[in-house]
Amino acid sequence: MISFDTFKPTEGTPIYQQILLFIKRGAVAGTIRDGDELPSRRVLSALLGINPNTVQKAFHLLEEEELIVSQAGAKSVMKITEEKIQKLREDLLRENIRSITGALRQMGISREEAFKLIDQFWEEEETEA
Amino acid sequence: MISFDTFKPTEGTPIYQQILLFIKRGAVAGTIRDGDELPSRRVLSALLGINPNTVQKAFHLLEEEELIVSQAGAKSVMKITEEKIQKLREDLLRENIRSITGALRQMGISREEAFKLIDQFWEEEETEA
DNA sequence: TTGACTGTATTATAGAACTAATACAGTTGG
DNA sequence: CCAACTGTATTAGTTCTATAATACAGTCAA
Repeated sequence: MISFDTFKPTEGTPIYQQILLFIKRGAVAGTIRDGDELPSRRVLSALLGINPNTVQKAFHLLEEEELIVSQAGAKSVMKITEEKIQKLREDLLRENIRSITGALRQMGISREEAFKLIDQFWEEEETEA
Repeated sequence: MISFDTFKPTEGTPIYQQILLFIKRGAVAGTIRDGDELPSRRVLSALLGINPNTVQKAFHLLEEEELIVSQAGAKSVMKITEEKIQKLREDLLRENIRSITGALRQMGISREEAFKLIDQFWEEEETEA
């Protein structure tokens, strides 16, 4: 059963999109594997304190992207191949790194300074965990 | 007069927020300076192909953050001190770098690999420009 | 088998983002 | 001066996000 213990929804981004990202990033990291069961719509919505329809929207999109399979009456299950994971990895990395490099460039930050800042934040977060 | 030639609105984020970011990043980069005139609401909305009310919303927020001053009948003008710029710089950097390090960590990307990827994308974008 | 849990669907409501049309009052340049 | 441009305000309608309350049919374990 996939755990949502580390899922902390943020303001500003639709919750259903954050659920999508959580699953995709977990698949890329290897913490979510093919065949893993997802919590039911109702259970997860209660756990996160959100509406079941919001979870359903996220799961429906995962189904459309063929990352999970659902069957009326039974729990949804992850269905990911190594090929899909590699594609996810490339898509997510490109999207994320494009946005950060673009933002830093618009602020006139040099590559060297960017590395220094990232290094600093990386350590801060490591000490938090 | 502040130029919006390099402003390319993206899908997924509210346009008025993107206008806010464009101005703030320009101030941090030094390409937008104290006293600079902004295009009028109507002119900018026509230029960007969006609704005047969307521009008005962005400018109104800039006014609330005391980064511009507006006066009925006259063009809005940037009003930024070195102190405000430093604060903007810290806020924007913290926000951006936090999000990227969090995303990479959730994907199981190591700091070394992150640096390699950023280096790669940085060069790609430089060759584009 | 059967009752509790599943996925799925429908309808209604509310707020935010964005567009649209209009109006009014203040400024500024020719 | 005054016409054209400015900021500001109001009202209305659409789409998206999220909530809420149900309803129905399929599954699965006791």
